[in-house]
Amino acid sequence: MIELRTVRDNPEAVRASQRARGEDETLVDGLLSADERRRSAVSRADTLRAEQKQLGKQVGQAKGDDRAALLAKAKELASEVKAAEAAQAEADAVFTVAHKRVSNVVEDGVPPGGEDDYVVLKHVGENPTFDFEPRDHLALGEGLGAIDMERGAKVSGARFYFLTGVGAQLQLAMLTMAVAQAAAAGFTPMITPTLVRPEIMEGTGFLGAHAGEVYRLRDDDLYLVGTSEVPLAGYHSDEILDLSAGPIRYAGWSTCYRREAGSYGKDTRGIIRVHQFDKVEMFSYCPPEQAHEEHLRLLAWEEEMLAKVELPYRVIDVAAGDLGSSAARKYDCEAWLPSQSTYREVTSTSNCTTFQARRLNVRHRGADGRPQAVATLNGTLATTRWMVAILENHQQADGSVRVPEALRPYLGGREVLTPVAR
RNA sequence: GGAAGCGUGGCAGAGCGGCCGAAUGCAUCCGCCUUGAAAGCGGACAGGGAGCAAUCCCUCGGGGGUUCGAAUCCCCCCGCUUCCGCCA
Repeated sequence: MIELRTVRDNPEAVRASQRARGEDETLVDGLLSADERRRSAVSRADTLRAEQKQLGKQVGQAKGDDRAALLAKAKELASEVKAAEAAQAEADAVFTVAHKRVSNVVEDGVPPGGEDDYVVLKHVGENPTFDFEPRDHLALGEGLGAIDMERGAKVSGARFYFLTGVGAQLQLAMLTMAVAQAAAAGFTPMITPTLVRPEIMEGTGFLGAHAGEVYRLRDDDLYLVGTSEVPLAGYHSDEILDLSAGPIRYAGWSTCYRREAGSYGKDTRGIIRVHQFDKVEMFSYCPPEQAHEEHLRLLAWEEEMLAKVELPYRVIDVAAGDLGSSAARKYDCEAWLPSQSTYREVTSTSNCTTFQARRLNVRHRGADGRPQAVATLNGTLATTRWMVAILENHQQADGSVRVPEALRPYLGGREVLTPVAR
């Protein structure tokens, strides 16, 4: 939820943000009028409740006829209070709906427009050239005995896979390296639940426009998370944090589940787009005034990981219309995929400012000592999809794959992965 | 899965229908005292909302109910503890 004060003080800025996202700017006016109605309903109910309290005390002390008279009066007042409270509850509900419909206010400088209107901030590394016909990650993975899509489909259906042998080891190595980097940078490593309660999923904003992406277990009223951002954001819900020593940072390792509804026919080959994958995610709780610089730090840590696995990539500044409702700004790193001659997202870091924290009620004490919403930020450190880029960019003519140096210690020193006879 | 008990402020813990947003202790903070500290003494000390302020309203795990009035009685849910059963 966005900060109400911003909407009251500067509705035009919120409208402009809504326009940049391509969302309905009149939602802002709806929110303002719902806010006004709610406030007047609250104050009416407050006044009546105060009267009722006074009267109640008198009833408690009175005797005999006085008491009977007061009781009659109190009964009357009680029904008025009830009515006022019902009105307040309704105004509250209307207000909350209106509040949740307004997306986060985008940061200054976010490119306007939709999915294709991103701005490329920089390119890093050289795209490899091959003096042979490069294979795609699946051909390579099958050759190495690393990926088994067929049996994935047999056991679980389309977009499921087994990582086998060196494939399983490669993923473990990569994610372990990610956790090691994060821990060295001061993150607390976390292995999180992957099933969460509705209010946590709600609070992180994943039940909005993207609700169809989320697996739900109806029998148990739980959701499967699409990222450990969800449990990590919920971790401190309803808490007041001490951020006086700087941001609180977690590196969450979890399996992630996505329904991939509406992506029929897209990326059907290999493990680029799958229903289940593993990911190490950075998550930061930070004072709002430090969120911008924290965001840049998260991006830097992502780039550090990409450098370790020696991938060529570019960084894009995602356009307003492609941000998701929680994010005020989002940077994606996209690695080069030789098989597709294009860049594909391998990391994504969002600054959610106080949007998520308001829903989840995560606060810290500000300069004045009063609790205020914190900012939350997240960013990818490594995912299963990274293996696609690693295999393809480091492939050699014989179908073997060179292991980036930084990764070797996590693979028992192996320098190259070689095809297996099948 | 069955049974019993419990959930109150940072912590411990009283309160069991009105005088309770809540005793007391510990912790914390601010003064005094002290060369400094401890001890001692005095004071402050839950969160949210409205208001310039005085002050007012809401919150005793969450939701609903009974009542003129609920931390206190009833129902549902969540969580914790213990015992029994079952099982990786």
